[in-house]
Amino acid sequence: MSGSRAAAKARTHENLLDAAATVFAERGYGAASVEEIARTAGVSVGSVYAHFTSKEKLFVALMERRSAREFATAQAELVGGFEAAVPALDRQLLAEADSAHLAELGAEAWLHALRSPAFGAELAAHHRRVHDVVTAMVAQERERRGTTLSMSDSEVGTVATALARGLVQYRRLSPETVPDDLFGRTLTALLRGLEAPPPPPASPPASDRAVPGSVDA
Amino acid sequence: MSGSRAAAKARTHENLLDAAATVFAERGYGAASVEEIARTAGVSVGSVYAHFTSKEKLFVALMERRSAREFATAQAELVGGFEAAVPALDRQLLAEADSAHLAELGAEAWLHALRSPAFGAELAAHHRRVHDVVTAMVAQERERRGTTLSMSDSEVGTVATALARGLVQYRRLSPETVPDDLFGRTLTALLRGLEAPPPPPASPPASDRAVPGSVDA
DNA sequence: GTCTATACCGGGATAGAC
DNA sequence: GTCTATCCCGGTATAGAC
Repeated sequence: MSGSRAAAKARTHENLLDAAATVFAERGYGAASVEEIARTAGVSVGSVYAHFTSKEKLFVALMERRSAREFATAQAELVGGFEAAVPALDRQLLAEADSAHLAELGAEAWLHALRSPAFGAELAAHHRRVHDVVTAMVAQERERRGTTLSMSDSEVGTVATALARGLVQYRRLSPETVPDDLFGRTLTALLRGLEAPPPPPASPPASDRAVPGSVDA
Repeated sequence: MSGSRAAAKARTHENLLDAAATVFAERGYGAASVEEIARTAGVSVGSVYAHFTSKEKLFVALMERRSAREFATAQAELVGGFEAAVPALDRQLLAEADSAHLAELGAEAWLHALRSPAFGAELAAHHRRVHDVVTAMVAQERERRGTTLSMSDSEVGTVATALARGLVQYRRLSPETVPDDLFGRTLTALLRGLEAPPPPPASPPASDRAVPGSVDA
């Protein structure tokens, strides 16, 4: 029946994306070959081009699937509020850093975004969506505590996502330098430091810049 | 005279590394061609192979020069202590994020390190050297303040370097999301949050938390 | 939609003259 | 050490049968 044919097609489609994830991650975009992707997926080169018009389109399709999954994960983890989310965030960071391919694909995506303006806009939009979710969690936690932070919610969101990215990369290269719970401990300490009222300018014109209740973004 | 010949050779050598930086950054390691590197440097392909035995060796040589410069910069900026270093760190982060090629080369280096164990060991060693300098600065600042931190100096160093890396990448893709002084403000707040003594489990003397959940470190 | 076969091109690396 | 010319392989993409 046509249903099984459609299912077979969809299966090949997913297999190709899985194979592309493996090969792009292991070889890098430029050095990855369509032939190896086809072989990994168990199909021929011709089949790849029946599903994707070019190597670049295949890469972009893979990245879109990856972004969708990443966003879904982020949303699912942050609904419970900050304190509940901290262990989940630590686990998520470990999963990405210790995965065989996730961190590499992230770097490949970033590099490709810098080289292809169209894809760059897509990746920036994805970052913004994730960032908005993180920012909302920060705002929620700030309101729950009933305090003000010397940094906007949006800025805290940027710092948190950037830190996660950096820690993943360091841990991937030198796992022993990034303890399992370093991310969560840092976020906790950072919130405490932002929450504490700035030290009163004792004698000199200190470089304190804390503005309680600063703007959002 | 032989001196001028040696100087010419050295000039070509440096030109090749500069050209390699440009082309590897713009195309990526896999897609970069030795022919384009030669053309950018104003020499022939044959000359490239007279200086470097392979494309990969050329890449590694470029990365070694880059590591050496990065380490020298890090050392120079951190000798003055934390407070003096904060603006310099912000400037350095902006320079890397807004440079045409530095951030890309960093990502290419990281990816190559994951794919080549020998180079991976080299890059990890470089990270460790930079990390040691940062950690020393953290220790110095901690001692200057005469306080204790709820995180080891080394961990703070890891967090600081990872955060810098992440912020560079976010700013390169979406400059408006990373203010010029975000890195320095975050470091300052983080130290403040780490410095604050963890709330005693029994009854906090001066701390007023209207919410049952306590912050763990 | 999947296969085999192939057109077509570009890149890494080398040879040998100067 | 630098050049030109070339070898040779492997890659993207397509054609056409089933």
